Amino acid sequence: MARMRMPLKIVPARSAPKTASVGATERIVASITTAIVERRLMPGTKLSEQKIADIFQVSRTLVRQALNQLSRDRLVTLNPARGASVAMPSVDEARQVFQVRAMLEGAMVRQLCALITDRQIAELRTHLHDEAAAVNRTDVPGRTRLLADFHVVLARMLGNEVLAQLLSDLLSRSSLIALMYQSSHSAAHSQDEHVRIVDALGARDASAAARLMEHHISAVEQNLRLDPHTADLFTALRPRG
Amino acid sequence: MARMRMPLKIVPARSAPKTASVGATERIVASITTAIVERRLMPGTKLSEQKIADIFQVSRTLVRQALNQLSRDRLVTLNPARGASVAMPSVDEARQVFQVRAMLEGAMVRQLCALITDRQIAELRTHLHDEAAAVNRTDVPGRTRLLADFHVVLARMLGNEVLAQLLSDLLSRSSLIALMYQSSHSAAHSQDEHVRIVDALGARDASAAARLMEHHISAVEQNLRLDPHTADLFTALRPRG
DNA sequence: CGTCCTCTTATTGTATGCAAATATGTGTGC
DNA sequence: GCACACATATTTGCATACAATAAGAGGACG
Repeated sequence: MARMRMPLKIVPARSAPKTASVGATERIVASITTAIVERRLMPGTKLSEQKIADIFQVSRTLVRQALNQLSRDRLVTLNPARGASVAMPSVDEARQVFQVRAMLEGAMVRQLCALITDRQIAELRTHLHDEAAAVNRTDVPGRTRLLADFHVVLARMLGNEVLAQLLSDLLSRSSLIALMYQSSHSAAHSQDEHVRIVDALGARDASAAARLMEHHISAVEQNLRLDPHTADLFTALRPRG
Repeated sequence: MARMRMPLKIVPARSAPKTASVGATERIVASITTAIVERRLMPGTKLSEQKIADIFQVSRTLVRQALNQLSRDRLVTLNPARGASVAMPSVDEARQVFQVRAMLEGAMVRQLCALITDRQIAELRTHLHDEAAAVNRTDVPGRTRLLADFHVVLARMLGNEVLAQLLSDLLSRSSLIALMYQSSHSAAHSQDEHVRIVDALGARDASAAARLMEHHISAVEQNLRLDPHTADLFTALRPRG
């Protein structure tokens, strides 16, 4: 069957041939995650176990494992006996995610000011350069990834893997939220705010850095269409099929 | 070694007979989690799939799902092809967990000061009362749970489920860490610090509350035996079942 | 006597099969 | 023409069976 049913735009990941050996499940998780973050899978899309299994040429067992992991990341929701689908974060959840991010990342940059080295500042500026390049050439997947990575890079510079991991999860959720509630916050604007944050870090101005970071996250949140009206509209139009 | 083979002290959870229907996997996760938090499972203990499956009278499939979830909570580590065992958080990981908690919870109480109601303060005092009771009657599992719940209750009062969930995970890890690095921080001392935090919240003194909370978490961390010496000693003595 | 190799055994990783629940399609009655 | 009920088909939930990998025991050789 030619599958006229929307072919589930999940590409089996950059198949480094060795990737399969280290972890077949992880490959599936990574593929679906990037598919969601890169907006190839819309919220609410049904994720049939068998179809995914066919795509990756594995059994449903591994797909189930992957979907379970993804559900713990809140990127997919598991309806008992009714299957998995790409998560549709509620307005409340969206606000909460951004609130947590503001708390975490505000404190993070505050601490970072005391510890960051000139070398690390230089690395950040390189990252900013890459961001700007991606924004200018309107490379949507690339700029999305880089803009998110910025926050994780900061966490890594604190030498805190736990924080980095946590933030990474929150950023994936943020991507899904931004996709769901059509952010009007331009990538260029975000990138500019990143520059200012790095400037404050370079000046070792802890309170300025924290203020800028909290403002940045708040700005992204404010530019979401979190009005009940739009949210219901999305629900109404959600892909049935 | 007494107890050759150590019979895997996992009790199949308070078996509300209906619990099985809503989620067999969750019952296993909950049982193992509480077993770890209540110190019936020591770090490093091997968790054989088949044995657990026998205990819960289910197939290995469900046990694997449970172990996967637990590994994402960092309560168990999964060695590929070598099975699961109760996690042994490194010193670095321990420090990072407490650093993240300090960041999150400091910001949390700061925000909470602006929003908390008198009714909620009263609820907190009730909780403190329960804590004190558990401490006085040296109810170790109960006081451990209550002292941890205190932090989650604060998150819930912010109305932020995302934060509550995150903190809940971090607190489980903290329990495991405290168990691993023999905390010398007395429960009574912790309880006293909780009282002072609630006092600050009652006075709506945001900076005092934040300072006390950060100090509290830092105090718990400082009282861990995080010296490399002791850590190695633990490694040396780890149960070689 | 110690070390290395091989064979055995136990445990994990993956796939498949079967039962249960749900969604779908058809027909009948009103 | 619409709604409800029954039958069918698809999909999930769970268990079991098989394959692959690693640990351990035993023996042979140096």
